[in-house]
Amino acid sequence: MAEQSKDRKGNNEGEQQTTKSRRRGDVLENALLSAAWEELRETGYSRLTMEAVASRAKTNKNAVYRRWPSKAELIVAALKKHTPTPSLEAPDTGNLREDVLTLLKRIIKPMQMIGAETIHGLMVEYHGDELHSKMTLPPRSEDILAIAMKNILLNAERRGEVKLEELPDRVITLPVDLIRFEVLTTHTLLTDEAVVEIVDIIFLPLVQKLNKQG
Amino acid sequence: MAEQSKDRKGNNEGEQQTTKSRRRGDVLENALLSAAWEELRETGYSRLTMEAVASRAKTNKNAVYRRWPSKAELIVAALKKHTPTPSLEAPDTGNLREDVLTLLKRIIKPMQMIGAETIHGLMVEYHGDELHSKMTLPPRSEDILAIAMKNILLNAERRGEVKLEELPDRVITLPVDLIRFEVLTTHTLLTDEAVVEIVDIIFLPLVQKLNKQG
DNA sequence: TAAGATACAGTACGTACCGTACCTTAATTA
DNA sequence: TAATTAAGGTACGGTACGTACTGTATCTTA
Repeated sequence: MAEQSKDRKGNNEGEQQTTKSRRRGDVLENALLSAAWEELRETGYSRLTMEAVASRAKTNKNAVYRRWPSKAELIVAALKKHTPTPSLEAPDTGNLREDVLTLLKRIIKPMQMIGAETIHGLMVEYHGDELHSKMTLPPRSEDILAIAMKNILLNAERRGEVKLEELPDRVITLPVDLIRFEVLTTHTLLTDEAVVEIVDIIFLPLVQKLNKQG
Repeated sequence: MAEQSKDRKGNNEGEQQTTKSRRRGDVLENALLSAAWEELRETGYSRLTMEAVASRAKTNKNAVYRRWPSKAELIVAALKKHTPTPSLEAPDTGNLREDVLTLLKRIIKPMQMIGAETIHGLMVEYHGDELHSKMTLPPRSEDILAIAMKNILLNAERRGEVKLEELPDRVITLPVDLIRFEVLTTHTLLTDEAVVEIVDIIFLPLVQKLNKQG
């Protein structure tokens, strides 16, 4: 984002803006992203307007369009800045169940913060664009969450808990896919209990079954 | 939809409209729904406008707004009219695998016809409204596809293929949920092979496993 | 069959938001 | 200090929304 901010003093230290001076560069950019984030939380994606974001940031649309060409890209930038990026390192607690639960619980938080409406809205706006592939899931083999799951399973295999070659990609991504589905289609919050259910009554039994029969 | 058409001659017989007379009631309504359907296919949900629908139906927005208060409700009505409603009767081929495959293949077609962009668009527009629950999935126990799956499994239980009480709702809806997820997140078409995969490497192994351990 | 009600066709309007263009001026850089 | 950059401010043309108001074809009913 913000290709313009290449060579600029990152003067972010002036938190309290007493002088009525003109904000520039990163300061203004952060103000815009914060405004976008707040607008998103208060009015939701579909009702959020570029004008409202600009005016909340006490500037005008130019400052927004100079940086992001569309609402979708603005919001993606705001999400990157204002939602935690969970670590996708394999937890390695020495136990497959715990490892998977740990990963899933980690990734739930940012998903909840973003929310279904925003995800749906982004999917719609990207449709038809060349940007479409940025929102649509990549092939399972390239999906970063699939890779994280695979790393966990590699550790489990090292411990003799699973035989990885018996597990099709579809099974490996199953817990993650179910959580994504749940976030997209349920209006109630995704609880830790639901995550435990997915692992205990679907993923682990399936992994055990495939290990035996393989 | 169309609360106004309570007591009216359903004069749908005049297919070929030679007289330049004024269309009314169901004739006009069908013309509007067809126009909406065609616009949807040609321009997609997000770019479809009420004005374009009206003008394609050779009338004006009033005729549209008189019947459907929003684009979302218009489109839902158009989908009801122009996509097949698959039978949700349990197939009962005498074999669990075939029954499930038959059901899933049946429900795929209308999902494909509707398409991900429209579903996402509808989800966005319904958000915040009281209509939200119409688009969001109901609790598993009330989901019509879950009930269809349950009927299939009841037949299988009668044949001794499964023990239904061992199967949590989450498992029963699993194939259907995965298909819904696939339609929502994949841009490529959902193939019959993917359906077979879901059944053969996820659902059936899981059902077998839960039967044994239960 | 005439009177009355209905709802379609046509038009126009105010509003909202889009994305862009232009100008002035503050801040940064050379 | 001069030149350059990017901010703030404003205004514009364009699209689509949703509503209101006209006149009239059609249906209903008495």
